Amino acid sequence: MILNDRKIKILEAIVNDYIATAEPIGSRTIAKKYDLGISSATIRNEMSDLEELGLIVQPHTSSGRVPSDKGYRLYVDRLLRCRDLTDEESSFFNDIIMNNIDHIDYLMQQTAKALSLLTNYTTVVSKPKSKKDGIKHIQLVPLDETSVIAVVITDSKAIKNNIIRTPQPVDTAALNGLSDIINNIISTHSFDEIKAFATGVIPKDADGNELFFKEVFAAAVKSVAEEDDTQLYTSGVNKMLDFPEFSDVERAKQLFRTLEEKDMLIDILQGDDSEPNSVRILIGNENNLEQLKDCSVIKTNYNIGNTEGTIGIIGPTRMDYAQAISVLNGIIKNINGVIMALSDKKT
Amino acid sequence: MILNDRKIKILEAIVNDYIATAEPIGSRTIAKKYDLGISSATIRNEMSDLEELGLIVQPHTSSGRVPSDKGYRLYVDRLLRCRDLTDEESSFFNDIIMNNIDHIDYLMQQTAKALSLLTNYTTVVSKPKSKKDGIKHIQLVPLDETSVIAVVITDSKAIKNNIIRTPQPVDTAALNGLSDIINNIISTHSFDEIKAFATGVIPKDADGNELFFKEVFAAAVKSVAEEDDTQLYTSGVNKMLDFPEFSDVERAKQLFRTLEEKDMLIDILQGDDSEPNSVRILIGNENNLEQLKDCSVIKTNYNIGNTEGTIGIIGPTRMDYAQAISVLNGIIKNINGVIMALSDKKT
DNA sequence: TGTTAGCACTCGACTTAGTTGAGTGCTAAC
DNA sequence: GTTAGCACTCAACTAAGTCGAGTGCTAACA
Repeated sequence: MILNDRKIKILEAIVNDYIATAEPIGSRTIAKKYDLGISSATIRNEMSDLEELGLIVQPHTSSGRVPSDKGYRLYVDRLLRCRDLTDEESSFFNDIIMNNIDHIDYLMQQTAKALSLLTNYTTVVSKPKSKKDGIKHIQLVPLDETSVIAVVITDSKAIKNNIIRTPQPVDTAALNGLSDIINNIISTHSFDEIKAFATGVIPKDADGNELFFKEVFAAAVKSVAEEDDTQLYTSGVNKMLDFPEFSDVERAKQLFRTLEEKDMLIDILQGDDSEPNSVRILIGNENNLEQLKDCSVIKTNYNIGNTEGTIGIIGPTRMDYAQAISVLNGIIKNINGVIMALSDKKT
Repeated sequence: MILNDRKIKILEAIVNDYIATAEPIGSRTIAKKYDLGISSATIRNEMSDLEELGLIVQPHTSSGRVPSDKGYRLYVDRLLRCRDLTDEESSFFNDIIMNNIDHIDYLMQQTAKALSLLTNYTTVVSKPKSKKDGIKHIQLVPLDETSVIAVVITDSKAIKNNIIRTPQPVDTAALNGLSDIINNIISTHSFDEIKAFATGVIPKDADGNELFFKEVFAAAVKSVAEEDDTQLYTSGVNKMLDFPEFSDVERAKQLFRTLEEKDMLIDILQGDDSEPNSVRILIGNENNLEQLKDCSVIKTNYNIGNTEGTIGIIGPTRMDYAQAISVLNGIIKNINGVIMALSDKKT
């Protein structure tokens, strides 16, 4: 059976209408609403063909048609018309970017939040597992009489603060000296050796310095380990309740539980890295997760400054793909644009 | 009308049963389930009195009775039997405390999470507005060729990292020198003066140092401002979906929207600070928030190390007060106990 | 051969009336 | 003061009936 132009027009009508109304679409609705110049009976015949092709389904006999995953896929691949960001959207994001340009992690969280506000879908940001991180630099900073802060900078340029109790008060100058010694040790020893310093039993000398060093190294090792764990932030999860497909509390509960399972979401976001910097779309069952079979995921990688990761939009399969993709594409371009401009200015 | 012992026993039965089942309780149920030695007809008479006293209500004629806010209040004030934490609960929390003792903010978030897991209610932690914070210390730490980190410690001992771009690479020794100069300026100038440095137009000198300082001060001022904003974390919001009172999606949506309004929650948590370190309970309308009239809040202040704030449990008015209060009380004692033990060891 | 009007049929959604049962309040007797 | 008994109430459920949006099929038409 040939998928002629008319069939595609009808499919498009069905998808558009269903995205807008969440109600199955009947032949008469299409005949009236879209001026295709054919009667409802003809549309009926065409719809029957579209169903045979697996592009639409009937929830039950004598109901209208609803797009199938395959139908959405065709729609997304061939019919989607993306738009550019509006000026308001652009400046909305630019403000966020400019205000957070030096806090990349926070910037991504804010971006996710804004993306959720603009699209009315749930968003997720993940930072990938950086398999082999190490300690780059440690700086001790005085906090109060009984504690100092060990600022640990990892090779991946993550910054972690660790509060460490000291046996006796230490002044800034002394801390700077200690920092130098520690950094010297770091640059001349492997990460595994430092790990051993941190966990091994080191006899502490008269004024307790060894023990103190040990705690610093332990904090540093812990910071690296923390950084190695992928982190995931979600935003706008509650938006899901606005969709009639989740007006049943049981379904909503199940969805929320799934969205809490960070490992699963990370798998979905980070799997399938075929084309690094393009927007990828998983429709319904394509994400291979039973619990999210009624959801679609639109995702893209970002790579900004020291941080890389994935940002994704999650909505019902009946989501406004054009809108979501446009906004996601737009903001990634915006962010990159601002970053480029800044680094141009600098050189 | 006298609230005799028998009436109170019946009220207690109603509250306990309603907490367990969420179904209105009839006189016959009480007669059968609780061995009060009186018939259902007598219980009916007593219930009629309890209703007149405003302690219980009938959702509709010919249905069983349900406790009113006033009924819960009496139950909480006079009938509640709290328990100590079980060994598992204690060690569960102790692990969390020991692992996060040096990250107080994170400790509170983790505690809230654990509290939510153990009680099956939503929890909230807030850090109060510290009206007058200032800059205590700034340390510059090298990050990479184009940026340094300004670690800002506020008077309230919050630690903030700010990435600052530098015109040219600066090494650690130079940064230590700069840090000293900056800290010298901080200790000899008021916060308002520093604010002026940060925002005012300072002509930058030949090698650009002034501008660089300006950015450091700006970051410091921003850090203080951030710290001044109360922060609020919620945990286990989804647990609310488990209660039949929110099985209607509209209600759930409204509740979730309210729980997103951080300002409102902060008001509820931080208002009414009559008795600083005790557990306080707001039942139903007592929280003065229409949207939370079917919810109760159990809250207490914490004051640990450098951080103080409020931690609260939110559930339906029909919540297991004994359980929630016991756990909340228990963990606050636990935390304080560990902190005490640690500071004892130190001195 | 493709298109269309017409018609019988399907089936979820809604309405209505009837039934059930848990619960009440009242009364009269113990 | 307590209780058995009884009439009454009302939400929740069930079954039957109606409605309407939608289909598939057929026969006629261009």
